[in-house]
Amino acid sequence: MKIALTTAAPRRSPRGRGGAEARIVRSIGEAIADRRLPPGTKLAEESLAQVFSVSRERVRKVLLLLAQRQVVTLIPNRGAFVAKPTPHEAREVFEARRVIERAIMDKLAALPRPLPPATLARLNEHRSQEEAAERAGDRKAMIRLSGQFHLLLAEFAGNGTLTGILAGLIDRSGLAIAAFERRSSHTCSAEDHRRLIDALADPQDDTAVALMMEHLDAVERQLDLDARPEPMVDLKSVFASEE
Amino acid sequence: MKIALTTAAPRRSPRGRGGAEARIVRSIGEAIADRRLPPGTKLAEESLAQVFSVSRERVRKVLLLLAQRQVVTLIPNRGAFVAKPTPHEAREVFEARRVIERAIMDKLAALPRPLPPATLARLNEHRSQEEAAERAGDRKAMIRLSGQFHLLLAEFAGNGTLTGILAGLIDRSGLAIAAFERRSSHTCSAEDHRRLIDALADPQDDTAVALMMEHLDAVERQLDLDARPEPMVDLKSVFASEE
DNA sequence: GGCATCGAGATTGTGCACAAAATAGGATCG
DNA sequence: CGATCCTATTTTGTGCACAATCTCGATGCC
Repeated sequence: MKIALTTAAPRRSPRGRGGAEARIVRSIGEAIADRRLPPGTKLAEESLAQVFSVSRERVRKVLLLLAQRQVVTLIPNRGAFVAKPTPHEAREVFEARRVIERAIMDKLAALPRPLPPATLARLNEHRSQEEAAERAGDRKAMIRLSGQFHLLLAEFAGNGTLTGILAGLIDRSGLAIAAFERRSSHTCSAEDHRRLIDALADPQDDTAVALMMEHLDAVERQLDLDARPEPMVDLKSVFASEE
Repeated sequence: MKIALTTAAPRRSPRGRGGAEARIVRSIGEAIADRRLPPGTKLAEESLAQVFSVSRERVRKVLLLLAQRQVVTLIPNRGAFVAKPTPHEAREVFEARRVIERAIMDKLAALPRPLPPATLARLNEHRSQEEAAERAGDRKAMIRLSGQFHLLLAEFAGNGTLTGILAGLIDRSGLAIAAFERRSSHTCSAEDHRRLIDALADPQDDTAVALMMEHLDAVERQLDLDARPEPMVDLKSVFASEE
């Protein structure tokens, strides 16, 4: 038995109208990102199918995709759950973000200054949106815009692969924040973002990299990542693989 | 209609005996990595199903997983193909690798020296394997071991998230190499790896980071990434999304 | 001879039905 | 009263059949 193989190179076609399931991925992804679906939430296939007026198989495919992104956890014969990072995992994700985002800021710093007008305009537009959300006290919008800001910088840096990797890390750090943020202090990151934009816009200013590292540290410090053991482990799951 | 939501936190259970399809993913992944399935190869569902004695749906799921890793490209209504990176994409992947692997080498450099005996032993074992493959002229083994080496260093660095990201990038750079390597010169990277191991093993030596950057540059330089336009674009695909 | 059109065959996409497993509730027994 | 076992119901997993789409060769026309 041989696999039929053709070495002709097919070109990619971006959307074959499979947009319907991309819509669901986005929809669920956003719901998780802005905490409407907190970590640990069970995502029953049938319920989701009805919500989105779509067949269960479609939902199943979407969940598989989200599981691949580590946004949901698939447990065999038990279903899909919004991922709940461990403290260890959360620390790793933030370290990974520092690695990627330092590189991105380095690339931005290496760009000819001043930055193109279109870029500056986009940054200022974002600043306005964040300020508006802040004034309106729109928490969901703030969370969404905060993630978008980092992605925006990644796009300006011009490496789509790095941007894609960062997108995944941002999703996961959002999960970590949802799982571990302290009740108290929520120093809004909009102020940090403002300062970053200022540093990028000023051709004389080369503190952007340092500001970003500080910003990421600040966000991580707001988390309560003390490694206290889980309260109540599920004994059945623990011994599931034994007799 | 409301989504049933339970905020109880389920624990992860690693394998629910879904190992059968992980096997197929690994099998196809390896076949792609060592060039038995070159970029552009069509992966027909039915053929694969027969090869692995499994139902077509299973294969379909596996292909979806591999597509998510950017190892295969899924074209609607046309099927799955081994991914063929563009020169631009290839450059991005190598840049991303430099970013991640510089961070990994920095972490290794920050480790207390000398490295733990177990670590050194594992590195030396790997060195032997690469040398054996080199002497035997076993090209497949050399490719596989070469990738494993970088992953090994990532594991020693101790950030599983970064390791996972790097694993994906290594797969994709393997694809890029398969697509763009020059017919001529193939300076084997085993020598570079040897030097890296020496640098890591010697507590006085702090050149490992630089060696790694040089090594990655050398690998990329072996590629022919001149941006000549594709010979023959598929017009139907280009205009697929229009009326 | 070249090019467009059409149709047969093959390949991918999708919903459905049934099987397997887990969860929840209740009954029984110690 | 509490624990355990058993059963009913819900939920997930999988194969199958059919529909939609594409490929490619043949045919006919210019």
